[in-house]
Amino acid sequence: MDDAYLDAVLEVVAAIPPGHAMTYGGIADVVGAHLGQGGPRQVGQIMSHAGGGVPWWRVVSSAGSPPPRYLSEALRRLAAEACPLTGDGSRVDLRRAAWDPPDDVLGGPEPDNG
DNA sequence: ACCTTGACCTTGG
DNA sequence: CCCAAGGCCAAGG
Repeated sequence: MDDAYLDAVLEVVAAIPPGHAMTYGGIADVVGAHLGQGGPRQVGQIMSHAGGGVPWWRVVSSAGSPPPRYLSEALRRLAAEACPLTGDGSRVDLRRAAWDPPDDVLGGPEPDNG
């Protein structure tokens, strides 16, 4: 686990817009395609260390289910930004919330400060 | 070097 | 989607 991977994951997660969500595999695929390493497990492993610095609630499993540990809190945040949930309201409807990051999210042209 | 743990994914029923 | 079994990748003891 290099810091480059850590930064890349957090970068993508931070790029997820409100009302949308991404899967661990999706993030791992984007970051993996950029650095050529890592997997869905590594993304989750990082997320656990991430903290509140990133919109972790917009990151869900392939089933659209957020971490049971903060399930209640995640659902509240998701509902707060009008994220498309399932009938149960206990999961994210990836059929609508599924979002894919642009190709310039990682090595993209940063707006920088000046 | 071996086993276990972890905010997982895929395949098959 | 749910359950069950196998795979994948990396870190810790």
